[in-house]
Amino acid sequence: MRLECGMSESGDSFQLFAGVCDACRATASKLEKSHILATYLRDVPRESLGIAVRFLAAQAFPPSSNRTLGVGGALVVESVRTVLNIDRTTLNHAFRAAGEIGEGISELWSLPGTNSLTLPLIQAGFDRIEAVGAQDAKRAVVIDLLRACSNREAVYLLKIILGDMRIGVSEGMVETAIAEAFESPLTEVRAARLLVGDLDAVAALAFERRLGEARFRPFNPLGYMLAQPTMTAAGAIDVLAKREAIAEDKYDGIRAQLHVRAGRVELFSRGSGTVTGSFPDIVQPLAKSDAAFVLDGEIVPMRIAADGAQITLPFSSLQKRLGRKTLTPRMLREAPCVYVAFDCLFDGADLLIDKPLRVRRERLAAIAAQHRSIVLGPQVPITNADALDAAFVAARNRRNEGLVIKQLDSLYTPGRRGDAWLKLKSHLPTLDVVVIGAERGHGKRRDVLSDVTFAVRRDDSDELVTLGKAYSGLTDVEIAALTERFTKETLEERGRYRIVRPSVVLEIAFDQITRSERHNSGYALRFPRIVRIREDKKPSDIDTLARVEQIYKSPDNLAVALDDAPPPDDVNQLSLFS
DNA sequence: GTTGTCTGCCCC
DNA sequence: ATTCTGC
DNA sequence: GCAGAATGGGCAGACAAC
Repeated sequence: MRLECGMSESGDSFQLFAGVCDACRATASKLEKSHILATYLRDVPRESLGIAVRFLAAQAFPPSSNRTLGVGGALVVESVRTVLNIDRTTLNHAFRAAGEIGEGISELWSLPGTNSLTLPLIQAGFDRIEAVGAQDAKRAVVIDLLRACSNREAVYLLKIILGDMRIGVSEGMVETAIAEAFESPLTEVRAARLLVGDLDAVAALAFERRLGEARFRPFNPLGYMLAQPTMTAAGAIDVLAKREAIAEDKYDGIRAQLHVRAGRVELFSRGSGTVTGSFPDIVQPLAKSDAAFVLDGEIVPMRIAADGAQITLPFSSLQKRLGRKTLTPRMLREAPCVYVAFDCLFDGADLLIDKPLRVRRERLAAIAAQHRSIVLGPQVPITNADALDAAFVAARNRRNEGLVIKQLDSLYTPGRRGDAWLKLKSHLPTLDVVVIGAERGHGKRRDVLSDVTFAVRRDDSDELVTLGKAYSGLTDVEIAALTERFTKETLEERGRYRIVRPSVVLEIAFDQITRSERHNSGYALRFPRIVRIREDKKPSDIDTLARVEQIYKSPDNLAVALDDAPPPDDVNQLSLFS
């Protein structure tokens, strides 16, 4: 391997880091990327190793630290404009051509750089960006850093700030490289990461050949076990192949790990940050507990009737709490949340992930019995397809998405999507829509019109009203063909957006329909995806707004709360403050 | 003071 | 979240 | 089978425009 990085590179120079990234970018081979990274990591000074692995994964801070830069595209663009003293149009053009901001500045960057930036210096800059609150101050720090950057340094500085490397290296590749660099089995590196969380901690252990000593401790979130989707009950039964299993509801909430020990309580969401502050109704009743445990479960907005019956509220009511600075008693009353626990990962001093589910459930039941904000969901044994169907209907009646089916003898395998957990969701009907607008994508899709805006017809008229945008579901070949067609059928260009002649009919699947101001139909789709191009249909054959409204109001659309709700005062005596 | 828009940041 | 693609 | 890349809607908060 050859790295063009100048002569007097010390192991922690940022120029060297940029060179390594470029070398990875230049090859598609994962093995080669690993070699390049491993060679680099072996020579990075010990005190900079943590920063190196973090930056390679485009992380400015350890993910579990809950620290963020608070710098995004706009602020970066303004900083670049100041440093290069160029107009917005030129910049935008470069970004569009490159498909991203980071690589886009490369062709404009003429500064030689001071050849003095090191990994710790960049990290110190990030610390400062976080510490100074105001946007102006953040921008000043970014500008300072940029002025010291050479061309490639600037590119990768921006990529780290924006949190996206796009060189075929992410956390998984970095783990592979750590394993290779320090001659440890990849499985051991992965296992250690699940236990200790952040990459820098894993790298430190690997460096010292102490991966085997990685131990789980509460308040370091474990990885999450994921469920494999299945389309039908019969299919799920087949997969189970007579192994003992239970089904529980699949909730539309926030997957979270609840860590409790010695009066400290944290709720970790899947992004590894904490959402503790948003859910005092869950956390406060636990604050006096002297127990130590870690549970897996879901934060769910829920009404619990006096008889214990559970009705889940729409996800939007939960979302209103996130990121809020102050929560009013009224908000807590109108969208009460509970923690529906479904697994116990740690209890007392015992890590339980290598115990079968039936054992973990016993420990969970004992813990839940003692804490009123920890709720257990209904759980039924699954022996045949009929039992599964019945459970599914019951789950839907509780306003939940469907079921998760779990083998009782399975272990908790974080980060893997295996057969041990299966998810079975119901599906709303699909819609046939027509494309009326298209845009170029980013990155490798920068030259194709991959991003389409689609519409349905307002009833009894020819008017088309937009319902959403979609991108996924089409193959590269299909996108290429559509790009050609949209180019020919462009009616008008409005900046990056082009209005196209309504001609392409798509079948769109989605999870929910919500009311929305974003699109002029007054509705939007949650998780829209393209099922197929309906070559057999003409624009006159598409669905109407009335059809959208009909699906919106159907009982299967979980975005809408049931309106026969009891008054808020009667709700969740269990989980309200006393 | 109110309304509208942009931005970052979460979640799904 | 989902989906496709290359290894 | 895994990892990576590309993309959706929607929220609160900050700030600009009125």
